[in-house]
Amino acid sequence: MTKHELPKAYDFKSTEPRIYAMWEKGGYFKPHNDPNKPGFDPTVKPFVISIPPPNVTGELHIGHAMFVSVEDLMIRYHRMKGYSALWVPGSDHAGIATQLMVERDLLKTEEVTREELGREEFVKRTWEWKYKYGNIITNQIRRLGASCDWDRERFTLDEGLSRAVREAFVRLYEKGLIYRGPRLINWSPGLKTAVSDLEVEYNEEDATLYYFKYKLADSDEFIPVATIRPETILGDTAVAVHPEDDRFKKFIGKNVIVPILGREIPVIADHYVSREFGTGALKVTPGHDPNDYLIAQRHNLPIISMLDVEAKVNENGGKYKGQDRFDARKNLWGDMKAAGLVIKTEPYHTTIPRSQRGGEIIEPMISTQWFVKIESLAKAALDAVRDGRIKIVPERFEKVYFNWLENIKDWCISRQLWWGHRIPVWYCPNNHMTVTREDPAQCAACGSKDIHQDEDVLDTWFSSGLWPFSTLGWPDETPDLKYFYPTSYMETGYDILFFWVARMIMSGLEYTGQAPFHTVYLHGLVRDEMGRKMSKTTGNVIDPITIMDDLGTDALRFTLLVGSTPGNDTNVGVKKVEANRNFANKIWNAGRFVISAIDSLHATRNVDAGTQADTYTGTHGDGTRSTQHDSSANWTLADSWIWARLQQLIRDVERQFQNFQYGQAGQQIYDFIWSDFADWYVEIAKEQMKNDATQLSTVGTLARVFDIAMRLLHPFTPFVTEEVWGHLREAVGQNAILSNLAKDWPNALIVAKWPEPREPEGWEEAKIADFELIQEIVRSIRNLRMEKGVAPSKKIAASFAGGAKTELLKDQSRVIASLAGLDSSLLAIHSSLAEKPKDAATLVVGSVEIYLPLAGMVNIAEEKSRLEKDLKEAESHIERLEKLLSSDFANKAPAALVQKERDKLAAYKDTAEKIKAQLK
RNA sequence: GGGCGCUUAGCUCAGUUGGUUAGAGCACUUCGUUUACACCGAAGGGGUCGGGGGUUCGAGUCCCUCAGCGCCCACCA
Repeated sequence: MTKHELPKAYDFKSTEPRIYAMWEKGGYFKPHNDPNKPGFDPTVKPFVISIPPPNVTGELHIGHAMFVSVEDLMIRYHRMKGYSALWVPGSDHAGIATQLMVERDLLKTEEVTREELGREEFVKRTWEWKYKYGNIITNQIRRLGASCDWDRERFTLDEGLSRAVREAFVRLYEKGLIYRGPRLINWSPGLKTAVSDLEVEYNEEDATLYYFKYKLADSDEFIPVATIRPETILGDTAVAVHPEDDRFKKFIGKNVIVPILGREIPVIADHYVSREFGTGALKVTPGHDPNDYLIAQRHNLPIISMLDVEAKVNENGGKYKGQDRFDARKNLWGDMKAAGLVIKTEPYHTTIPRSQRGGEIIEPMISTQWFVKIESLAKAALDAVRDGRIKIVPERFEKVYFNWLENIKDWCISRQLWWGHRIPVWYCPNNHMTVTREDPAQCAACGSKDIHQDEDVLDTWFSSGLWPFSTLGWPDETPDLKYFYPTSYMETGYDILFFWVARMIMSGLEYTGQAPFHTVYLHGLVRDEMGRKMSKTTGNVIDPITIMDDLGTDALRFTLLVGSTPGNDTNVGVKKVEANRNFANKIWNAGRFVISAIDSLHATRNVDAGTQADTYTGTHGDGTRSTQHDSSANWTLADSWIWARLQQLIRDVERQFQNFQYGQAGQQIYDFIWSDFADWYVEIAKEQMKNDATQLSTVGTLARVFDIAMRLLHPFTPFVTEEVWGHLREAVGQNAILSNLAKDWPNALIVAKWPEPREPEGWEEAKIADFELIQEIVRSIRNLRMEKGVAPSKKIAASFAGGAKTELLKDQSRVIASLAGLDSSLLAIHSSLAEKPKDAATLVVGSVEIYLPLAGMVNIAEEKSRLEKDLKEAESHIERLEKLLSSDFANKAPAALVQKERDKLAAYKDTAEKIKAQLK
């Protein structure tokens, strides 16, 4: 028989890669019920999560660690529960981000621009980049313990997914839900592409408000106008005033002269203009302002674009042509000043639109782009959440979701980029458009062979919107799609609720007729320990890789999972992770103790064979009990208590999981393992194991409770639990007496059965209450010893006396005695009833009196004042409870609750009486 | 301008249908190196749950209101 020698400290560094390789090699990440394999059972329930695909060129940050932790927990839990669990991994081509990265790299290493390289070559280089670096992020996700089915890994630009994108586009086009045309869109001059409304961020910034004169064409009068962007004067096509504004009424219908350019434009009346705001008159630049664009449509004004794709002034800007927008602003203003058209400038605080990507100021521009008519899609997506087909956790985000979809505008899906899904539209010289699923050889309308494809690519989110079903084979009716779709949970950060989640819902409903998932779980953002957003410039980034190197993956995962609440941001500091590294070590050592207990059991029994039952049949492998607690005469109070607590824990954890309260669940498991199991049960077990009568049941209980605790904890901290459980399994399996216990245990914890909650058995509550009394007694004895400064090594006898509860102590005297022997803060305790010894300190806990002969240390006066203090406390409780029980509480509160308070009152009264007797 | 969140121990945070004397980690004080663990154990100190009002037998929890902080959405030059 091999003894199990395990190192004192948990070595996560060597364990984690080994365990992950074992899982992957063992095929545990694959759904156990696979529709592509023989023996498939369609009645087995699947549980499916599509990973939020990280950017293929990205590197792991704490946000990834967060979603991987949560999703892996969800997957592992359902896998253990018997679902055919599938977590589909993959990555996103991330159009703009990737293109920028490759562009920057090319410029640095080869000093060549993307334009110089040409489209075809650039795309080729980007693919090379993808092959070279694309697995960095997925390997980092592996390090987090992600139990994804890597054989099903997908990439948004894969052939299959590209086909899905194409199918989706063509379908929408055929339904008339996609159109192309010139519209005012958000233009990013640096990236030289259109971006969607969502990709524009509005920041409060300091700016300047420029006041100037719009001179009348036929008089010397002028209309004062203010603007933040004077250069847009070059594109003005009207000046608008409020129709009832007495100051400007007289000018309506007349013309004013555009400064410097000298064009004449009309003065129009529109209710949009606010009389109170600014000068009360508004310059109208329909080509570069969304409001002005609407005004222009109402008044049939011409629309002038005065900027090119790089936001330089174009030919419509007269002498300013070729100047950058900000240079033009300065120069034009200077010229206007010289011409006496300037009134004043003043500092102004306003919202400036900036590109989410590049950070530069977005310019509204007229441009021909592709759009999705969103109204019908949005309506369907709204309904799916309204009628409960999709539930959002936490619920408050449903309101946010509704609000966004109710006010949504058509989605600009074309981007002037090279890296992405090219728009599947071909043009011929006759201006026909051919939109087909397969690349056409000729124009569908006129047959012209002289066709060329649209230069633009699709918004990245167009393809990621298809992710839940495109990754399963859509548009083909694959076995995967049939079985695994719709998926189960969509877990992601609330920051991409609109970008991604809403679009997946719209797409899923539109293309598959089904909601792509039934639950949306949103986690919060991870911030630093001071609640600040992590950013490279602030230097407060917590790198998950470093954390995993230093403290282990389990510690990181547990930190992210516990102490955070759905939808709320969470602050993470290294201190917290350290605490959880300690927890991993605690688990390891508790496991070591259990294993050594098992090994020692074997050794002892061999010597003493025959005097005891030599097999242990206390339980089934999944933690269900085959024998009644009470029939096992050898069970001590502590055994019963820890078992009852465990059952309680299983019930609580199950409830928390159903309510998505993962943090709470984790916290409770932590408390159980550390406080109940390690601090109390293990310490008691040490003593119980010395006794032949209790050794077997104690070791059995240690093994069973620890086994189940590891199962509960596994979704949180998969590595350490897998590792230590593996050792446990081996130890139990090799043990002649206990091996029966592990006969149903699988080869790895990852696929072990989840402990199912059972209805509380009648005895549980009472045993817990009894043990809590013992704990209280022990604590007060320890407390007294501390107070008296009794050396921890000094053993003292104790006697107990008291009322009905004393029976408990009599029965469980061995528990007390056991504590006495080994606990440094406790002492030898004789549990026999006794008269109060001379020169003893007295404690009253509940109805129990405890005498501690502390010869020489007991000071009568001190003793008296301590007892008086205790009495005072008891009396204050009595007063409070009597008041409570004489109030309406007694009539209106639930009977059980009232009874509980009555019991408490009785106990305090008893305590008070006992103390009074002592004081006499 | 709308909407949402947060405000609980020195710090970072839990606290799910309202129900004991409000919890954890870290930090702090005292004691301890007992053969699972010093990445440890024991005993402590520390909170009028942001302010005010209300509903209720009972409020950290529900309602109203005020204040501070943060976030999201929104076309006021």
